[in-house]
This record gives sequence, C-alpha cells and structure tokens, in this order.
Amino acid sequence: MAEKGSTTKGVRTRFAPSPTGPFQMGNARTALFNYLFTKANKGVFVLRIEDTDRERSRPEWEEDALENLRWLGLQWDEGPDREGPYGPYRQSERAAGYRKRLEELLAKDKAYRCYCAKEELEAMRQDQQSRGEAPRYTGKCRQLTKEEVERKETEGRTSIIRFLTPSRTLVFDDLIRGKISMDTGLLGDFVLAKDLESPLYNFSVVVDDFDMAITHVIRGEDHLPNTPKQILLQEALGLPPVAYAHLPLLLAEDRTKLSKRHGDNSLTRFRKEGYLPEAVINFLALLGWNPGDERDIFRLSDLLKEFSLKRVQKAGAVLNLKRLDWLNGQYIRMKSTGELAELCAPYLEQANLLEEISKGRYRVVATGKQIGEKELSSVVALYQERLKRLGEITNLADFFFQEKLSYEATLLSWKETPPAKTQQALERVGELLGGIEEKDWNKEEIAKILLPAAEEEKDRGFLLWPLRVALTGREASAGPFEVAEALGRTKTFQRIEEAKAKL
RNA sequence: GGUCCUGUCGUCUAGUGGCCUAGGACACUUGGUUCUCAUCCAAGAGAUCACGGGUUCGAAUCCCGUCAGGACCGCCA
Repeated sequence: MAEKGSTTKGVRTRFAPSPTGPFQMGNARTALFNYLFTKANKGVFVLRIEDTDRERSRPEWEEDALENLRWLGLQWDEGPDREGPYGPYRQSERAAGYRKRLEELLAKDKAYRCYCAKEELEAMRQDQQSRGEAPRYTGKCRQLTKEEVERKETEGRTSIIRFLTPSRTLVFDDLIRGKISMDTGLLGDFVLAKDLESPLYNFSVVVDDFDMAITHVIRGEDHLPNTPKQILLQEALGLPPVAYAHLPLLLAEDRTKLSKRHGDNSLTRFRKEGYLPEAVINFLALLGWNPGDERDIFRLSDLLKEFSLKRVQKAGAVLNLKRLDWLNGQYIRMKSTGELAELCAPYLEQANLLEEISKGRYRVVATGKQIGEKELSSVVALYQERLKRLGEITNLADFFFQEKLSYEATLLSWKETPPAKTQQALERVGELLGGIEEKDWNKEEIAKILLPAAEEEKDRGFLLWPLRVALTGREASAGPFEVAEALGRTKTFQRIEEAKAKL
C-alpha cells in the first residue's frame, strides 16, 4: 500500500458509496460534483467502496453503483475494477492498514478498550437525554487500569475500541461554507472499531483518505458533524489535513432529507423509465450549482469547463421532478431519429410489441411483419416531440404494432358529427388517398391532397379527426399525415375500412 | 434537548452597497401555430428578498438580534 499522502501534489478525490442499498439520486449528485471538481482540476477520481458494515453490504449493491455511475458517464480513474497504485479499493480488503493504525493509537493511549455493555450505554444515553445533555459516552472505561483490563480480557469480556477525544475548540475551513468551529468536548469518546479487524466509518475514512492520497473530500452536508471527529483522528495519527467541501442536501417536497420514505429515487428507476443520462446529469448539476448566467442546458463536457465549487449553493435543494421531465424532453428532441429508435427499441421489446431479430432488424409481434431501423425510426419520430420519458413510447406508438385497433365508434366523430356524416368523411378521405400511388406515399404528398379538401369544409377537423382516429384509435396522437406515412399505404386503407365498418 | 448548518417567486436559482419599481428556468394561466395531444412562439400571474433593529445619501447585498427550517447526536455510513 503506497503512502504518498503528504507528497502528492495533484488533486485526488474519492466518491465512497456504501453498498447497502440502491444507488440514489443523492449519491449520483455527490459523485457528479466530485467528478466535475476533479476533472476541472485535472485530478484523479477514485471510487472506493465503503463496505465495512459486513452485515448490510451486498455485492449486488456495489454492482448497482458501478452500473449507474457508468451509465451517467462518470468514469473513475481508480476503483475496485480498475486497480491503481493505491488499491485495493474496497475497505473490506484493507484490514492491514486499519489494524496498524488502531494498534498505534492504542499503544499511544490515544484510544482505549471499552467493555461497557450495549444496554448500559443505552441507559446512559436515555439518562443524558432526559437531563437535556448531548448524549455521549462519559469515558467510563478511560480510567481502567492495566490490571482491570487484563482481568476483563481473561474473563472473556468483549470490548470495542474508543477514541480518547481531546477537548478543545476545533476550527476548519469548508470550501463551500467557510469557517466552521466546534467544541470537540461535546463529541464524547466515539467508537473507532468493534475490534482490530472491524473498523467503523469515521476511522476507516481517515485512514483510507490518507493511504489513498486523497486531497479533497467532497460529500453531503450530512457528514458535516463527522468532520471534526475525522480531523481529530488525523491529528492523533499524525496525518496531514485534507480539504473539505460539504454539498447541500437533496431534499424531498417536505424539505427533509431525501430517503426511501419519499419513494423510489434510485438511479435504476429513472434509467428504466427512460430518462437519459445527459438529462439526469444536467438536472443534478443545476441542483446546487449554477453558471452565474441564464443558460440552463449543460452537458457533462460543458460542465467540465465551467464547474467551480465557489458557485455551489449552501442551502438544500428540493428535487423538482417536473424540471427533470422538461430537461429529458429537451435531450430526447436533440437525438437523431436513428438514435431515438435505438433507445426506444428496448421499451417496445419489453412491452412485447417488438422482437429484435438481429441488429437493426425487428419483428412486429402481433403481425409477424419484419421491419428495419428505418421504419422503426419513422414511428418513434412521430413522438419525438411528445416524449418526456422513453418508456412512454409503448403507450403512444402501440397502434403501429397492433393488428387491429380497439376503440369506441363514437370516438371517430368530430365534435357533434352524426355517424352517417363521419362515414362520408372517411369515404371521401379514402377516395382522395386512393389517388396517391405507393411511390408517392409520404406525408407531404398526403397533406397536399388532403389539406385543400379539409379546407373546403367549415372545419378541418371534419375530415382530419376521423382519419387520425381511424389510424391510431386515439383521442390524442401525432398528426394524420405523418401517421399515415409511417403506417404505409396498405395499412392506412385497411384501417380506414375497419373504421367505416364500426360506424 | 444539545451542537452545527441554512433562510430571494410553489420549485431550482441570478444577485457580493446604487444598473433591482428583484432577472431567468421549471410548474401554472391565457392566446397563437396544418383536426387532437405535444412541440414551438407570445403574454400573464407569482417574491413586502424570514422578521426586527442598526450602519449609510442609498441595503436583498454590511453589522447585531430574533424567528423558522434542516442535518447530526449508533458497536450505520
């Protein structure tokens, strides 16, 4: 394990998720800001897995974090799957470093073993709280003599390792919040480790940040109270300080910290619903950071050029999902139809409307008909301006993939038009379209023929509405000309006939 | 309860003593665009800058106090 903490010059940051649950929006935002700061400063971005809690840590949650980070495009330079000079990158694999430092603190009497039972401690906490004091360990086992310790050990009493917290006023500088001061006497003798092999968060973080030569710690504001503890530990171990930046929290509607209680905010959920990574990045970046002017569309590459911790907000930010929807729509519209088709295909497959035969070749499940990338593109293009999430394509474009449409006959009539009149309207549309040959079957040509006829009526909807409903079976959809083009000549006539039969 | 942090439209925010009768974006309302929906365009409503006091010719911006909200107080991270 390299120890270059005090000599390394460049910026080194880490994002350190704990694999105890799905990767959340809050994790993504912290990762993003770390990434932006690091890359804006030509630094090295480290991914460290904080799995010291063996009971709760699961490999699948680690994989979930990696997968979503990759999806977002936040590539780390060193991590569990990318060995570097400071590995391994899972805390569960770094026991030697912890043991060494724990023994060192114990030997220097900067830490001590505590034999108090959990129940005892709980009672103590209750008591302190009832008297209006800050609940903290009183230091009962501090005074244990060597003999007492030996006796307890031979008795087989279990112990934990506590830090002998020095009492003083500690001041540190936060890159976002400025000077923060704290009376460390209020901290109590917090626990460093369950035993020499089982370090706890505050301790393992300090050891690893040094051993991995981390220069800047950028994390959520919820870690602000941990910072004095970690600084005290650095001092006790004789380690150099690191710079801190505490990001404002991501909040739910009720302005409390975002949590499971507020519903599923996992990245996997947003990914599955069809949010684009560039939209999520843009959304998250603007939650707590802004460029100082009125631009609001930023891709990762733009952010890299402009990001600065100086422009990071101090107050928490409520997640405004409507804004995410808007941004996602913006990015969907920026895609080429080919890209969009490729992005939508998995959703259509999942809805069992489509099967991929080979790359770019599909089979329509209901009809068995084969279609290529071009046809699929023409369908998704119909809804490019209407999609907020890719997943919505299945409900919007299903008419294209169905053999027969099911809708109420009354839907075919424009406003109060009686069925007989609607019948006539469809008749007329059929005649007009019949004049267009297969080779000329495109929306411009169709519009050229249909629009003047529709114009002759008092209301364009008289002809256009029944046609559109006949083709889509929907009250709301893309326009009739483009839908007719996408469906093709044969299918268009078939649907017009089916509509007439309904009336 | 203690400690720490925070406080500009519903939400994200611009703003670092005069350009602020506070700007933008999302959401909302209304109107316009080849039927519908959406997009797009235009307009509108929406903030006594948490409150009170002070400094100043002048304060959202500086100082003091108050209040409110949040985070944390684990042998979780």
